Amino acid sequence: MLQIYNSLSGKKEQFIPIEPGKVKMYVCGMTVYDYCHIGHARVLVVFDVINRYLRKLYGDENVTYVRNITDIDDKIIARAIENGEDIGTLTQRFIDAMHEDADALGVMRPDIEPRATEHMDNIINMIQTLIDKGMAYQGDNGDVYYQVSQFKDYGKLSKKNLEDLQSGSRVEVEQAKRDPADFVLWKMAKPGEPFWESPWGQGRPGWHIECSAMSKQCLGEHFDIHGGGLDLKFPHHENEIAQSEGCSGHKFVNYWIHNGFVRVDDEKMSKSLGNFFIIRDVLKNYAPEVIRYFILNSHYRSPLNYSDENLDRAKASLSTLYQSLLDIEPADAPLDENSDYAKRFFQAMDDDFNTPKAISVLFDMSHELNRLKNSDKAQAQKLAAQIKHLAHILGLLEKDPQAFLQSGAGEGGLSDDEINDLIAQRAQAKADKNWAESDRIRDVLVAADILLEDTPEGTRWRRK
RNA sequence: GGCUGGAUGGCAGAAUGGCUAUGCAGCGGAUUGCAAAUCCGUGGAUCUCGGUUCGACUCCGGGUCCAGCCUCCA
Repeated sequence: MLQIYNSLSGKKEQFIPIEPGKVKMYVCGMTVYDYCHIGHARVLVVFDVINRYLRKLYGDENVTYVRNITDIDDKIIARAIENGEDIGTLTQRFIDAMHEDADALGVMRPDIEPRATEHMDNIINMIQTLIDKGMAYQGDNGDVYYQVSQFKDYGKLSKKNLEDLQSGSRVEVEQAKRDPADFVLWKMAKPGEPFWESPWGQGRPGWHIECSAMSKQCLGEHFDIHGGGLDLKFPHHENEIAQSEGCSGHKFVNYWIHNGFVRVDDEKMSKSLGNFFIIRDVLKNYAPEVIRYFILNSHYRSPLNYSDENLDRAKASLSTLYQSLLDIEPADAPLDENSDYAKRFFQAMDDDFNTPKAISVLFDMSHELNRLKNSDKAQAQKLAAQIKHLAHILGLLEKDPQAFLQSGAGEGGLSDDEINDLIAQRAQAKADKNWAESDRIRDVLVAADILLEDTPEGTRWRRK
């Protein structure tokens, strides 16, 4: 039975879908004005695995995964002006880049990927409903605000109350607001800014209302899972609840899932701190699955410390798994869900997506596979197939083992041909029992981060 | 100031009221021309102080330290 830690209640709860057998999940995606960094990679990968696992449990056709794109907001406008670039061109450029990065990381595309600018009617309707219900008002400056005091449950997700918020407020209070905690639903356009027509004048939506409108449109007023990074819990998700429940008058989301931060030197990786690493830069030095392994080797709610050392370690660990799959053709067999390994794997995943524990099962399988390879080829092939099936749920071990182990040719490094050439020379030296020469060649390769393994079938190589 | 969450071996990182996590690194052995890979074996941990208990790393309370949120942020 799947248990999910629900940020709303602060405990693990049994997952029961609203509509039996069907799951609806919405995850806050990117605001597209820059390249995605490793923090974004974590959201992409974590919810990709949750999506994969839900599909495994409920069937592909019974899971609807929505991940939105925010393609209009202040930062986008600012960046477009800064670049002297048209907003549409800017956002499309970074949407394409995001897709490239996500695809590279083996992240499955969501079923629906709504964009804020394509949901303007829904956004405006929702704001109008809130005004009609007396939960929103237009300020003197023309902006429309949500009146937080009208929503009695405000703060239930982030466990904050209005008094605490006000006393700790670090923001300058906008004069037009009736209460400092009120937040903007519709913002008037300044001269030169992009705008949409609305009953309140030309303007654009606030960030929070976009997600309320898009999730309602794609999944309805009440759905199962809403996810995102921990930093969205407040105010973004809190405000979504206020808007959506204020509008519908009933519960918005049953399970809230928040993933932890990526840290650098024990500090949150973020754009404001400037300590972020762009996915595409990291991909120059590390294979995509190494990044996935690195992310999934910690529980999704724990902090994740980014460092080259940790990525190197991830690579070494993943290589060990791949190593066991070398020289073995996995049997053409489906996943045996009754095997002890599969049961342990599913048990781990059922326990709030405990991927580190699930990975440890893969290692146990890998060790048995190594033993089996020399004793029982047929059994080994069956086991290899099982490993691949389970790893697939995590999006790992999807590559050809040899290709993975030999990947990573950096600039200035030896080419595959040069390596094979040196190995041939060394084979001759070995045949001549000229150990000094064969060791010299091996040292040359090691210096270039090429590791050799002599096997009965010949010499094999991989990149460190 | 208010509110969250966390502190596990050299490092990364799970679990658990008494029983091997796992990985990387280390050590011993097998194997190898020597290595590597692999196999077999092995050392090493639960921030601190109290309490509950036959027994706590695990539950409770105090403390210390760390991170996050209260502004945009995945």
